[in-house]
Amino acid sequence: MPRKSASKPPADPSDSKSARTRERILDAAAHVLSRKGYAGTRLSDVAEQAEIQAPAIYYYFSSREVLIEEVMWVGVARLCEHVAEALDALPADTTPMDRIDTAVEEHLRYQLAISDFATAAIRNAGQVPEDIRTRQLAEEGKYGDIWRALIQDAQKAGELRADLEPRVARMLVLGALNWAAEWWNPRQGSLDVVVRTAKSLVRHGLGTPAVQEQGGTRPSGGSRARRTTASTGRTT
Amino acid sequence: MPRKSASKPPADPSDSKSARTRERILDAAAHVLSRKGYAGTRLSDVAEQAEIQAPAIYYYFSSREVLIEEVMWVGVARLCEHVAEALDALPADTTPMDRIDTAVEEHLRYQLAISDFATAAIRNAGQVPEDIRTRQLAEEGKYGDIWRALIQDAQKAGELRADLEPRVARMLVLGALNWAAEWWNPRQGSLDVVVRTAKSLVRHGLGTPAVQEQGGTRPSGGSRARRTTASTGRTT
DNA sequence: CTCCTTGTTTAATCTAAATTAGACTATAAT
DNA sequence: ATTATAGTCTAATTTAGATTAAACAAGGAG
Repeated sequence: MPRKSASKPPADPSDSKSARTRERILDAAAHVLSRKGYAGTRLSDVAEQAEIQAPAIYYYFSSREVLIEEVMWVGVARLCEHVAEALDALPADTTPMDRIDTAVEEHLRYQLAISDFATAAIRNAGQVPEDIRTRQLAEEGKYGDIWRALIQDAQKAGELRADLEPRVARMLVLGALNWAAEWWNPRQGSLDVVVRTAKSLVRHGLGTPAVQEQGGTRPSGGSRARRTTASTGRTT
Repeated sequence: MPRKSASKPPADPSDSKSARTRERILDAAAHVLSRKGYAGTRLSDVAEQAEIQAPAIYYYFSSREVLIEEVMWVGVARLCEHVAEALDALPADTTPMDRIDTAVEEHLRYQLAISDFATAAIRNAGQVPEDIRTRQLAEEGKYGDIWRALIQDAQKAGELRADLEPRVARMLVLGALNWAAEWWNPRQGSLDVVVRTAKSLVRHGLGTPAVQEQGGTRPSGGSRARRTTASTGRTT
């Protein structure tokens, strides 16, 4: 493994040829994993995609499993981070339902257009062996917390229809988004249409009729908004 | 392989020891495949579940792939059949949105509580190798047609919100349902709650506000209902 | 110029499964 | 009884990949 290199060339933090090759392998693995699935991901494919020979992977990762696990971890972590940042960037008085809108949009865009890592993590969550899965659950839990809070805030604000079981509603919505990776293909329909339809579906699916006026990307300010930075309590 | 057996014991259609063993293997394969995924499905596991030795499988199926493909095919075909029958059983004047409600309920119940085959087919649709996948698409297309028709009928009846792209809305709804297999566990929440929440989410997510009154399982008769046995035209 | 370290390669191993061979058992028709 | 056939088993055989071994290139340090 790349040592602390007490006396070598770049000797710097994150760049260096070494770091870049490692990234290349990780990217390649995400690419392959997101398409071929856990089972179908051969190290030789990853190597080809990364333009190296398969054994070189072992210079950076101790095993196939470790490599795949890192890809999956990165996938959820980044998605989580991406959505969290988008939510933080919203004005403080944004309505809970508008916040959900934003989460829907960012989740879809990040997963479908930006990151193979997110797709890899999502599509293989259920295919991976026990041990990896267990550790994944922790990270996925963090992402789930974001959504739990979103839903709970909507509920507190009276924007969530009463006949919905919050936990189930949350999982169904996430399912609709996650499954998009299974069918969406850039060549047969624009991402914008997917995002627009998903936002509408979710807003009307979750919200009380009163909350269903809304316009463009910028949420309509004012009204009976609520803040809530991140309610931690489990909703169910 | 089991011949036409021109002179053997039961000599009957579908029963016979042979037929039953074959079923047992198929069931076992569905069981394993629905849990472990395409990659994780070892013939030795299937054999164990079916209480035979692995090589015996080859007496009935020419290869692992053929076995798995049959499981997947049966999965979609039966789900399709199940939902179609439920829809056919509805009174002729059932509202399009009520028909969708029924489809949501039957899809979920069949997938989650009744058939490992359906779960196997759905969860592995994207993991399976190219050739199997291609053939699967045909069968999945038939199921998609049912939903295409459901949505289209709702649209014609003016029950579908206008800002939804029908094809995308359909896939998002199916995604929400399909993904349920990834998270639902009988021990942590009743299926009834899942069904109820899903129906509400879908009805309000897809429907115009006017269509959103509705009661129990028996659809409310009358109103501006429409029939439509099965509009074949592609919606998009 | 020679040596050491970091990356990387090619040429083995090793192993888990799938698949095949060939033997074995039960049953029923002759 | 004898034998043919369906159905199943145990003992190989094969193969695709993961993993390891060992050699090799580049570049700075002495």
